[in-house]
Amino acid sequence: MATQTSTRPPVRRMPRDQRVATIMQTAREVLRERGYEQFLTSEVAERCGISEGTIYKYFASKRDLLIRVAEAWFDEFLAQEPPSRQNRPLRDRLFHVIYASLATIRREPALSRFVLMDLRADPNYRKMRVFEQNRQVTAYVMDVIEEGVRRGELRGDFSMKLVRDIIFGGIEHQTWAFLRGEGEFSIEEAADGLTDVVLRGIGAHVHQPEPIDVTEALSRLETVTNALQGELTALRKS
Amino acid sequence: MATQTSTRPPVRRMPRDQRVATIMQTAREVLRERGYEQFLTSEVAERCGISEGTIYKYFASKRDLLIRVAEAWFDEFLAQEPPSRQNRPLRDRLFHVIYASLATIRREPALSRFVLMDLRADPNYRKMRVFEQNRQVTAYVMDVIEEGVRRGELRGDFSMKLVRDIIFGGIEHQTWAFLRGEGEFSIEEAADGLTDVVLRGIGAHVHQPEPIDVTEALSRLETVTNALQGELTALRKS
Amino acid sequence: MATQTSTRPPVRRMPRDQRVATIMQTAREVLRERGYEQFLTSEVAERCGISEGTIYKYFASKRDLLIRVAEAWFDEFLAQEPPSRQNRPLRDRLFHVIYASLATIRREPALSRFVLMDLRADPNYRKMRVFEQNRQVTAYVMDVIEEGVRRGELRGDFSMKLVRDIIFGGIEHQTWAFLRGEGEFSIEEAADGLTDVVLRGIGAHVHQPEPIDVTEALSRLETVTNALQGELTALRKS
Amino acid sequence: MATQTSTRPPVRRMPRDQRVATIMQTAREVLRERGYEQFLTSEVAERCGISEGTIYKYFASKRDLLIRVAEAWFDEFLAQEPPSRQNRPLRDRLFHVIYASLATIRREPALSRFVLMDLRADPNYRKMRVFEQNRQVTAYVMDVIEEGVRRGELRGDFSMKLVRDIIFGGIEHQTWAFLRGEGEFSIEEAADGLTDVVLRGIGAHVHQPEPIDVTEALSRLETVTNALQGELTALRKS
DNA sequence: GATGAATGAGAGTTCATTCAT
DNA sequence: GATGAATGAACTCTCATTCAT
Repeated sequence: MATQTSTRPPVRRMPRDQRVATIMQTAREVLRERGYEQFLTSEVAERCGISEGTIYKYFASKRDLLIRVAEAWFDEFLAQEPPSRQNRPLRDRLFHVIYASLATIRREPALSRFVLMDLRADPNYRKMRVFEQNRQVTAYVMDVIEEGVRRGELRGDFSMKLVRDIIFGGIEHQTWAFLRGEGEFSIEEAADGLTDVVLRGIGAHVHQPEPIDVTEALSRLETVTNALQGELTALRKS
Repeated sequence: MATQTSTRPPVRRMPRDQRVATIMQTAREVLRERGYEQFLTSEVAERCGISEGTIYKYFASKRDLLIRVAEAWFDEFLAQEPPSRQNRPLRDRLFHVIYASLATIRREPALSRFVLMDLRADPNYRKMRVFEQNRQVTAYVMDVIEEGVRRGELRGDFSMKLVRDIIFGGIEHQTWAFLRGEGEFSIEEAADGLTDVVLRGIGAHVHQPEPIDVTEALSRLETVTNALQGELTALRKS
Repeated sequence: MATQTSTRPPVRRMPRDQRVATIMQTAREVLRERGYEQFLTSEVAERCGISEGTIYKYFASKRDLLIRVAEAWFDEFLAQEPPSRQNRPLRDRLFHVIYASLATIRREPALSRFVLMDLRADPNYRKMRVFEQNRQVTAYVMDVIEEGVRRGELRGDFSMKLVRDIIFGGIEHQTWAFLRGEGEFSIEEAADGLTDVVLRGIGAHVHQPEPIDVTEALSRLETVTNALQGELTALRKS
Repeated sequence: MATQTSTRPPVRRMPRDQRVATIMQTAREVLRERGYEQFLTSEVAERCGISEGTIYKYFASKRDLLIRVAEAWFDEFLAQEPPSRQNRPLRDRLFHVIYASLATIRREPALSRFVLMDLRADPNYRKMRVFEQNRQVTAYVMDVIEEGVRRGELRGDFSMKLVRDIIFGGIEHQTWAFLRGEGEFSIEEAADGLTDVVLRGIGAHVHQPEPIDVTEALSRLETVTNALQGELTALRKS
């Protein structure tokens, strides 16, 4: 039972930092393979070739370990050079975050799910570092969009939250669909499509005199035209 | 008149269907209140006033019970009269599904999460009835959009899956943000915004002659029709 | 390992009350033999021939089980006919409680210690049934003493708490000394001695004209007598 | 002047005796604050700024450490000058031990409990130094009492052990009641009361002609002496 | 002399599930 | 049809103690 991954009995006595790193690395693998609910500290220990007690020397609890893993993951994400600084066109900048997010979530779906579904629901979420880290990602997207609005390239009449939800909801949904094996999936294409739809969706010049008026006007026109037609028919018959 | 033999709790001996219905109804409540991970079969039994063993008379396992609950929930959703059949305008039809989905997910977040996150990941997902049911919802959206494409109202150069993911991803993300207490949330407004962004995002002729022209054209038409009406009135009077 | 006490695989499927009784009985034995800190639920289960899970069906926790055991023990104690009602002489009544307490504590030292040292320190102690039960024992002693005071047989100028502490402190200390194997120990003699010392210690008629007066009187007498003696001597010499 | 090589925590390399003293001192504090069952060697190490391993360099086990702490505590107690040597009256001497014991137990309840409840139950207790130390305390009390008996001030028909148990049982019970927050507590008053009850309880001549007789006798004597004095005065005057 | 990484045995507890009645 | 007593495997977490460095 328990098919060992390469990392077997990796010597004994490891300096603290290295041990911590090993455990976190292994925990990430286990999480990736098993998912949150099947994540066992015992499996992490076994794969590391250490006792469970050792894990608890460095991490206060299973959840704490997972949170630390999540933070490290976010750190990696944030460490990626914000590709297109300032001057790059709006689309490039948006595309980049979406692309990076898609790639990250797809690479660590269990971790994503843990952060997105479990951690976020935690009453202390807002006090966690992941909260702050997540904000940074969101903030970047918001910044890009707000700048677009300021420049007149984007419409400002949509709730930022709505836009954020569409972007990240779309990202997550797409990743999960893929993970369930629903067809192939090119991160590039997906990011491209999502960027396009969103940008077009909140693109400028769509501000027209209220769409509602159109509908009402159409209804009225329809009524009027029908009436006219009826009358004309009647007239003709007479 | 004495039908109770003293120390008898609620009821006993219920016809199979009724018993099944009671259990499912209760399971849904428990799921709603506790969430998936805190869902206990013992609590369902207790609230039903039956023993845990009885549940296993009717359901093979806890998961089976929950799947049946999910199916029933989907049935309810699908039973809602597809509000605006055929002739209704594209936007109305899309708005309606989005609105209904948002409302449904928000009403049963734990159930949604169970279906969306747990069930979908099940290797047998594609053989389940929920899979088929989910397809129906998706299919409706697809239909609406494809018709839009056929009519030239929508662009056909986007992956249907992308669109679906944006729509449902947006719906889910928005609901969960709300459930975490991130600000108020009007289903109507959310559905409105989401519909707008999506429709605009995949709408045809968006860069084109400017929608404003439509309004102008309408204005002109209105003017003309009004003029016609005036003439007719004059004609009749004469 | 684990030398089985007679009570081995005592059939399966026992009515609830009987099972609860069996567990409590066994828990008491284990507590008696091992003491509180070595008390293992696993040992209780093993001796009962059941699984540990079964214990947790009936008791919320190890501590809960032990509290219930303590309550039952107190119940037994309180069920003992309050030996000498009303009319019996003061000494008989006091002797009886002391004797019964000594016998009870000696029979279940671990249980006593659990109640006396662990439970009493519990922040919720005052809300527990054992608190109330303990009060009944103490109250009986207090009653006896207060009646003695009313009848003028006992002095009322001692704190009730002091008296209670002497009585129960003496009882406990004596039992524990015995349990450590410090010499033989006759409950009867011990109760007798304790009763005597206490009764004498707070016995009446010590109120006399104030001991100080005696001293003063003595001083005066001494002075006077010395004077007299001197005078008499002088008289004789003359 | 720079004696610290930068990143160096507290101190290092302490002479053996000093290190041992530091550890014991700290252990005592931890025991006082946490109680026996919550006493952690790790906390001692942490507070000392040393590693857990170091503790085991000097002490064979946690229990050994605690025993040494208890011994030191007893040494302190015994070092207190037996206040009232020889000639002091019986009551003073008894009062003094009771007072000192009450004060000591109250100051270190966890330590007391450890000695009184855990150590005393140890099969090796009689071979420990604490046993001998405890005997010294007890012996002092015994001495005082035996001298009282010799002098005829106390009755000799009570078991010394009984007396000892009443005294120390009363002391402990009183302290613990206080520690549980059962009302205020003046060591002085408590010691006073306890001394009184005990002394009276085992005081000599208690069965005798009733103390009242003394008073009466005194009164009579006084009357007689006064009469004599009156006569003498009359005689002298004549 | 001191460290601190590592242990390991096992504690209490949980809960979906079974099955004799 | 219903019960409910019983399970048992598995979980997370604890901490005194050891020993290579």
